[in-house]
Amino acid sequence: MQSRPRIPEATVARLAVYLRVLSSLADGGRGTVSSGELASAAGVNPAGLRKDLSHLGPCGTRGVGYEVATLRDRIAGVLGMETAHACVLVGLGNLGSALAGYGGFGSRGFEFVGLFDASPARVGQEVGGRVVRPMEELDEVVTATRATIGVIATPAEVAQRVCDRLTSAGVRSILNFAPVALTAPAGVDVRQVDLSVELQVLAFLDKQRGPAATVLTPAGGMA
Amino acid sequence: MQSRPRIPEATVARLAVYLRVLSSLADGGRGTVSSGELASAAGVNPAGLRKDLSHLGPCGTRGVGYEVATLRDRIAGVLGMETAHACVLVGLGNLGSALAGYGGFGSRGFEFVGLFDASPARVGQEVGGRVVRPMEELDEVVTATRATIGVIATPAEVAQRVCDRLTSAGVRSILNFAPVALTAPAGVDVRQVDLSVELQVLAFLDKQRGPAATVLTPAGGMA
DNA sequence: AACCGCTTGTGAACGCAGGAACAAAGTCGC
DNA sequence: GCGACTTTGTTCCTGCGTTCACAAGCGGTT
Repeated sequence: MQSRPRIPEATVARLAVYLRVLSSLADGGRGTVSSGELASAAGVNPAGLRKDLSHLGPCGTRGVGYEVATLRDRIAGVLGMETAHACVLVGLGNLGSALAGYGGFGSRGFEFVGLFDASPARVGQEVGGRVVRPMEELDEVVTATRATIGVIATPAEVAQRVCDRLTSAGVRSILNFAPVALTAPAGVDVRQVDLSVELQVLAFLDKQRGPAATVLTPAGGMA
Repeated sequence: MQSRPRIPEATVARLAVYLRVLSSLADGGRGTVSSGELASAAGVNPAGLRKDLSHLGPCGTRGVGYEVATLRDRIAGVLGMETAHACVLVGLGNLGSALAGYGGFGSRGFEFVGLFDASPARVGQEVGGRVVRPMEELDEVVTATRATIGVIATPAEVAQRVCDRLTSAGVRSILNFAPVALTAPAGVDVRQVDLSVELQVLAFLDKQRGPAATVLTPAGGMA
């Protein structure tokens, strides 16, 4: 078996990107794609794409390419997208509200089955078609809905406490937007998304590339 | 010279995390920290932290640790945080509005000097203390403010066009939240943040770890 | 003044990801 | 039916990131 041993995490992340491109192509009525075209649309190297796809067994036809619909379904299966994933979201400030209303989740099989906030002012409000609940109901909802994914969009100060409550309620995967490193028990996966870190990396690269950024186009011959 | 040759991108990302922890420690009145404690707070390996710090020259005292304030300032200098960075944000839907109102940027030297949206309904509205402008003014604002960073929070369909406009206006670093791979001219750095990809990686890890996730709590002690 | 413990900084080995080149295989044209 | 072209799948190799382990240096103590 080639598909079970282990798929590198970097490959999994790219598979999600390929899946999006393939879905788009399938909606456009496209029948087959070559690795070159698919790689171009995904922004990766063609050889790397083929290597990624090789992790899930041969799924292309030599001399022709990949069947769009078949490959899409195959990747979807590997990523576990055939079954919907129940998620709970904690913290409905600006970012949390944006996440609750983001359409990109629902269309990919992720459904927010519970929105929670500690602030009484937010509890009861409707965000993204769902009512915000108080933190007291978190454990109950997680247990009842079998939610396996928790999203933390709270201030940094309370993120660890929220993480503890989520894990003790049975959540096994956490996506954390709060700017703190979370400690979770073994068996729980935590992924960190830090927006300001991304900006700081950009600022560093900009500083390193050219200190004379403002003088970059002295005699601009730009069209 | 040790600081100029090159600092790995992964290290830069972690430096930003260290910086946050150090700022927090400094606010708490802490004088010195050991690599072990700092690594623990940042969620990384102590040896890796020391190696990261070694890229900016010796900055600790053996037998004692690192001087919090000194190290903080040093990292801030390397990351280019002594000077404020002007950013423009395009797309003020749910996510864009959240970004505009996110306090984590301003406190780290990133200022949104322009918010832009193509929708007339959003133009003129105030988000995060700033007025949303029409796309026509993008080039003018970028030129006038010398903005070097552009943030794209638009739908995927128009992201590439927005990217083209930003780069032609002089933006050299782009943070893209739209789920598409952007093509930018050489010399322009593009960083991709894809929220649904993060969720899909979590879902995959969850599926791989334990297929019996729903049967994990056979005798549920529901509250 | 010398010793001891603690912590940094560095050197080396391991593992992994990325890229390029090559062989296998299937299809289209003749 | 046969040959050539196209494209996949694989293999090798190079480079990077990460980790472990050790030597060097500083403070506190006796």
